[in-house]
Amino acid sequence: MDDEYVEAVLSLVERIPAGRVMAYGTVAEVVGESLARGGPRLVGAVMASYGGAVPWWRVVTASGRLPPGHEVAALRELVAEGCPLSPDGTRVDVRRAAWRPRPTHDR
DNA sequence: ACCTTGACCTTGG
DNA sequence: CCCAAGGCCAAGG
Repeated sequence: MDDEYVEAVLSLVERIPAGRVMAYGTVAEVVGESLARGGPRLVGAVMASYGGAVPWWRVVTASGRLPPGHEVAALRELVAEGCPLSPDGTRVDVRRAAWRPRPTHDR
């Protein structure tokens, strides 16, 4: 696991505003624009090992499902932030909550 | 070096 | 809407 990649992922996750979310795949996509792309699974691996220090609950699956094994804790945080949820309240309404960083217009 | 695993994604049934 | 199958890429045994 490359430290640089880990840092890129974590710093990006930190930028996700409260009440909004990003899918693993989207994170992989954005990070991949500047670094070697790993794919959604690698992002998941990073979050599993190093995600504790950042708002990990704002990263969900593409279908709005919460991280396996952490649904309860994640849901608590998301509700507290007023994140849009699906009718049954067990998943995130990705269509409304999806967030993307503004394009970096450097140089 | 080979095989299995994983906080994934998309498609088809 | 849920489930299974394939594709994906790196880490760990």
